[in-house]
Amino acid sequence: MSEDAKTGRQDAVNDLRRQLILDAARRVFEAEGLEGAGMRAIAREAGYTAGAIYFHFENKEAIYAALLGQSLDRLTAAVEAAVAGAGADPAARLRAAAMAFFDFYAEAPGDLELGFYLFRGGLRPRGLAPDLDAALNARLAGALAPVGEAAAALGADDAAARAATADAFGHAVGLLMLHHTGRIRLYRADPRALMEGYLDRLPARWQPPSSQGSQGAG
Amino acid sequence: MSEDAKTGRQDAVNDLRRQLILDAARRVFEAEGLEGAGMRAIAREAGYTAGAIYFHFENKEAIYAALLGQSLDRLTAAVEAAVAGAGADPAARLRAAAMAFFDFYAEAPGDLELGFYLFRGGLRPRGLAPDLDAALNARLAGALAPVGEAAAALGADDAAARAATADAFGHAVGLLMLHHTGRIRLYRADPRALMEGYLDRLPARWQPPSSQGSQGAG
Amino acid sequence: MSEDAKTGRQDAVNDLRRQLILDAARRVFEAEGLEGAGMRAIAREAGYTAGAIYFHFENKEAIYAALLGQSLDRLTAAVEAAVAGAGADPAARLRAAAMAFFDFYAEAPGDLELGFYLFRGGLRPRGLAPDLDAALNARLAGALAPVGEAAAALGADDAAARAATADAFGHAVGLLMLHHTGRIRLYRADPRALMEGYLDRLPARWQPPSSQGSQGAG
Amino acid sequence: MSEDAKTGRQDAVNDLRRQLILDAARRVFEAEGLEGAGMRAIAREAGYTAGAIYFHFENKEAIYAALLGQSLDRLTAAVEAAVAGAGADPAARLRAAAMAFFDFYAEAPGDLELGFYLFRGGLRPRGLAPDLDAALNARLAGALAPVGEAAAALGADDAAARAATADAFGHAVGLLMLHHTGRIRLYRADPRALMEGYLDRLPARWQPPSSQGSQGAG
DNA sequence: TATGAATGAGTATTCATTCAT
DNA sequence: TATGAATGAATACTCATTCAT
Repeated sequence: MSEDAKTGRQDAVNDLRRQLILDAARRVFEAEGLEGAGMRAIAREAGYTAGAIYFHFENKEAIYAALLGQSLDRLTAAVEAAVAGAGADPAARLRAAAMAFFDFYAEAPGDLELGFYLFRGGLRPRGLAPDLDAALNARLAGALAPVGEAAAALGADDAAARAATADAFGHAVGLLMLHHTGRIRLYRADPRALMEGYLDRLPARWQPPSSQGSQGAG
Repeated sequence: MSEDAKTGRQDAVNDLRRQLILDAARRVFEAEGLEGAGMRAIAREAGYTAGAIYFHFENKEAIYAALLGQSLDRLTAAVEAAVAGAGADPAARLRAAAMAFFDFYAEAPGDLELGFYLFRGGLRPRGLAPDLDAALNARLAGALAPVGEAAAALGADDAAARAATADAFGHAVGLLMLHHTGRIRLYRADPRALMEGYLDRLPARWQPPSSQGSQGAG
Repeated sequence: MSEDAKTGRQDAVNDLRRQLILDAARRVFEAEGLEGAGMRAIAREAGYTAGAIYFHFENKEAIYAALLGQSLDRLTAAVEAAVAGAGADPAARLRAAAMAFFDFYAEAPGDLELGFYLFRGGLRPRGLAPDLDAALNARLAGALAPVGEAAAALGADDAAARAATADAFGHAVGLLMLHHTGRIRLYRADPRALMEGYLDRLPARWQPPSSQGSQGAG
Repeated sequence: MSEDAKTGRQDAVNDLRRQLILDAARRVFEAEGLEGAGMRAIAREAGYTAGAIYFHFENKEAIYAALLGQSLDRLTAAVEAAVAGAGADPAARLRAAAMAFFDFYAEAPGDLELGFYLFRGGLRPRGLAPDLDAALNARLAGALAPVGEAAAALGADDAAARAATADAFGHAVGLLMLHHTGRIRLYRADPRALMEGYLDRLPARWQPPSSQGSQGAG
């Protein structure tokens, strides 16, 4: 067997074990919440001793960062797939992207919590290393890029496209929080329907800024 | 002096001391964040020893619950004041209520964090006691009631009014999360302006359900 | 009982408990060496749980610093007592001070180790806090002050008095190290006799610098 | 090729690798101090993995012992060279030996630390194996032998020669400790000058024991 | 009602060493 | 001979909570 093949297989085994730990971490932290997802608990779930984890990850932070990275990968893939399946119509693409984003987090509550936890500096006092933070933020922004692009195709200028992206992001996140914390039950409302309603009310095309803000209820 | 009077005065003194602790807890937790707000820190800030707190609150959870209750009181008052100042026009009342809600949490990030922390079961393994949870949820619903009422006045049936409330709630919360976690900076967007834009797009009057979902971008 | 009396007794009890821990720390670290004197071991020896120690001492460093402080107190007392009993003759006072210093550490090997360990930064990465270090160093210097004073009384100028102190300090410390590490057995020599021999060879009076360094063996 | 030749070459290769590790250990431990010189750090510096070290050394202790052995070799060589260069005069030889000893450790603080660490049982609970300890002690004694020989040449009997060696050893070690721990700064004294002053005060010739102890300051 | 002491389980991380491959 | 993975016990320190006084 060649050295290359050996190295390759070693790497694969290594990745497998890293993934094993990451999966364990995911399970623990979906079951116990982020606070309860200590190194010991993760190690136990993965069938390791606490110290063994450090052979594969430098830090608790590193584990969470990897977890979040994979989550963002899945998110990006989901959004891209939805957009690709939505055809050429910008409005349809916008809706597909936004709903894919919403659906992704609706089905993976842990991922939403993870994202907010990390970005908020949940790992203080150390906090997420600034470069990691920047990288992950960029990936998050990338995942939602199709929304902005669709808005631009619908006549939005740069600022309006960014605003539309942030607004849809916000709406989705807000509904998801209400959903996952059970608060939406107070209103017997279906969060997905609300998300769709929100998208329904978006303008069919964007206008120059001066013509905005005049036809609403408030 | 009657026993009743004595008891009454004792109760008053007691309430005062509870409030003293709650104020201290608020200060600590706004200064250090939820993670840093341990019992010792709260006690020190209140001028007590750690053990003494347990004569006034059963738990750390109880402190946070009381804190959240008072926060909801202030929120309710803020929304009600805004609505009262908005005149008779239902659209204006809706907007006033929603913006008051938004502004309240925009200025008090800690209160938002507290709310989500408690409602999410941040205090596992015990979690928030079910009756407390119900009571606090009811107060939260009450704070937003003016939104639903205004929607009803604009033609919404019961379900639509509830949906509108939940939706506005979600939008505000989502934007606030983006805001407080710094994520909105990715988009260089102003969360308050986005909230207003959201309200602008609400229908001027509510229609029968069948006519919904046909005029938007998606 | 007056509040003062109560407070006084509380303080006394507190001091007692601190001393209990310090004694335990001393025992542990004389038995196991400084490396083995972890918080757990100290706590166990003192009959406490590990966490309880922190009620009485902020740090491991604080424990060692207190231990060293007490050691220096005892050293100073021993030297002063010896000097006081030596009469007015400066030469006798010098010898008494130096031998008292030597004898103190000859009988308390742990104290010597403790001193060197702490001063050397054994507690890295944090190291002994600079102000503590300065204070302890000052007390150490104070303990040896009688040597310098006696040298001055014997005609030494300031620099020579300091040099004499450092030199005697060094000789004592070196012999003690050889003694406590068992290395002196290689030479079948008695460290105390060597210390006395060293003192014997000191000049009866100090001369101007130019006349020094001309009558020795080297 | 004979088996012997093969074995011989293997041994040589082995020694080379041992030396590689020892050099790495020296570098690590001079750079990071004894505390920071873990097996992992040494292995990394040597270009090995941690486990591989154990094929060449049984222990961390074994590494340190070997290191100390080599240090003593260098010390012996340094002292011998100095003595060889000092001519025939015993007083000059004594001074040369003692100053070479002093200078060696003045320039290699790590070697001094290493020596004391090992001899003190720094590697508890096991401690330095007794035979190793004896062997190293013998080499240490050998390094200082020229001092005793010179003293003998100056009239010292066996006991006096041994005492003189131990005493000079002690003085040097003590001054070096004061020097390396920074304590000598308290006295603004130059340790090398003090060492020379100590040698200056040694007797020009040794007398019968009865005449000792009568001309000093104490 | 309050204090101060104490508990016990918890935290992340490090280390020398072992062992299957 | 070497690797890479793993162990298990160790480290200092923190926290919510309890309880005798």
